[in-house]
Amino acid sequence: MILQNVSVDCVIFGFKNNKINVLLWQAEPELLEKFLTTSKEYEQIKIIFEKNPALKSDDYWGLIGTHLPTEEDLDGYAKKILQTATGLDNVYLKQVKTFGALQRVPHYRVITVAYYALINPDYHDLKLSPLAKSVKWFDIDSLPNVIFDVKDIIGKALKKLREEVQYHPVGFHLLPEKFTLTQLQTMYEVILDKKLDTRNFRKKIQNMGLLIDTKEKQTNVAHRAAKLYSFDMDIYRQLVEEGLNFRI
Amino acid sequence: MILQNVSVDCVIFGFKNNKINVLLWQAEPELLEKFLTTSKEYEQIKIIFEKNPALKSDDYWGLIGTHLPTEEDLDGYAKKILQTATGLDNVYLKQVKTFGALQRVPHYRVITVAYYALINPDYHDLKLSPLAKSVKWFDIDSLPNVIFDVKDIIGKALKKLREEVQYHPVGFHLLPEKFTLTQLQTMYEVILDKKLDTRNFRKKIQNMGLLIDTKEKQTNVAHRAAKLYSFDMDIYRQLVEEGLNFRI
DNA sequence: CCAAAAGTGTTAGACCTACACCCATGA
DNA sequence: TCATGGGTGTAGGTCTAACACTTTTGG
Repeated sequence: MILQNVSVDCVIFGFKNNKINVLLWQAEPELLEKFLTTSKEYEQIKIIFEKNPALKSDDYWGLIGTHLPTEEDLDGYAKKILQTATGLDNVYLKQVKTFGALQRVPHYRVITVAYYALINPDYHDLKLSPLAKSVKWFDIDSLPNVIFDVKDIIGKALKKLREEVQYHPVGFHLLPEKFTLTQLQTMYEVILDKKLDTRNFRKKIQNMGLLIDTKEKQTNVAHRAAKLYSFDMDIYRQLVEEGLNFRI
Repeated sequence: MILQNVSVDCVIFGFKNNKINVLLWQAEPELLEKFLTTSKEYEQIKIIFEKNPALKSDDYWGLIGTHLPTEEDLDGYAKKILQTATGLDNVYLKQVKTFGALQRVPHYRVITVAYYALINPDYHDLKLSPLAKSVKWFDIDSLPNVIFDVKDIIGKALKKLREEVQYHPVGFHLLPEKFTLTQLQTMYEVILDKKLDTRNFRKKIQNMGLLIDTKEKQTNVAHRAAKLYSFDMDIYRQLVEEGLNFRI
């Protein structure tokens, strides 16, 4: 059984080509149709799909999420959605807020609890949901057409990420296990949408004691090879515990 | 019509006797009973009240809130709840998060969208809901027994307030229109739960340009009368706009 | 004149910002 | 040897933290 009026959506952020990306999907109309007509609990919800042609169109994309099952814990279910889409456990996942404006989904009343997740897109293959035609990363600055208030939800999630990143060393989740300081800096620049001073950035980040020098270097780069760092999970957890601040 | 599985609860904070207080209520069992049995849409929800005797007991208190009507906007409805309880419009109101653990309300599945509000308790009389036996302020450090996961909700709201207060000049909402710097400082000390240095506090707060000297003073105090200040709404709004930081 | 809270400045250290050049690598 | 990005230190200004005494008022 599902809660007819509650859905859970995940804004999945990844860092690709030095841009923040979001994972969006499109349904396969026939499969969706079939699913909706054969599933009793989606009977009433069918109207959303009938009345909103964008949902079946190639031009519109949506967030990954579904209605909340009665027997699922809210946070736990967000995790499951993520697991299903990315194959990943142990992802950084945070509730953004709940969207409950009256006409946010035309012709049907749903409130949507939005979460955001941070993952490193290089690490895992995307899994197509059985109902999906495609799943795709989009640069946050050139989003496609999106259904409903998805743009608003992504915007709020991004805002939350920007706040969060200033006080928690959250950004690490977006990078590969071993990364260069330049990558780290670029990530912060992209998230915060401002240039940072390289020398000051390095001083600050290194003073946190969060970085482990892996003693490795980049290879096959046409310039001086950068050192690779990983980050110290224990100190990370300790810092999170203490509710540090981390203004860059 | 109401959404059977969605409720909206307000954690209403006030500042009384140099303590943070929360507004809680108790239902009048007979009236509640009658309401539930005569109201069709609460038919299914009755089970919550039947299976949870604490709801009818004198010893247990709850947050102010109800199920979300189908035709009500989420944020708007939180405002209405507040209006009904306190008679106040234009209250500082912020969504905290949505609680959706499985057994948070025994024998029924509800997710609760929690808001917190800041008001100055001296300014308005509490209005009893028609179903209420009593409504009362409780010092946050000596809460009574509360139903369900209300303690958790209050805790999370308080945490959010503590975060919020460090980056937005939010605390003003808790004070009377004209206040002394000592009152302001005490408020911050209580919210942040730590002592602040008076001289440093005054320097900092006065440098923000947010305070208006009303040229008035306390009267009838057995010590040097303190200046009364009010705060400059225009600058306040401007600062909020700019997303300032306000670490005390 | 006493009790009680209001009000006020300075200094040392920490932190932040701005800024420019040499280094290592592969092509 | 060139192009590309990696890597480094210092000085000036701002912000923060610590700290103690005098003033005003009513009783």
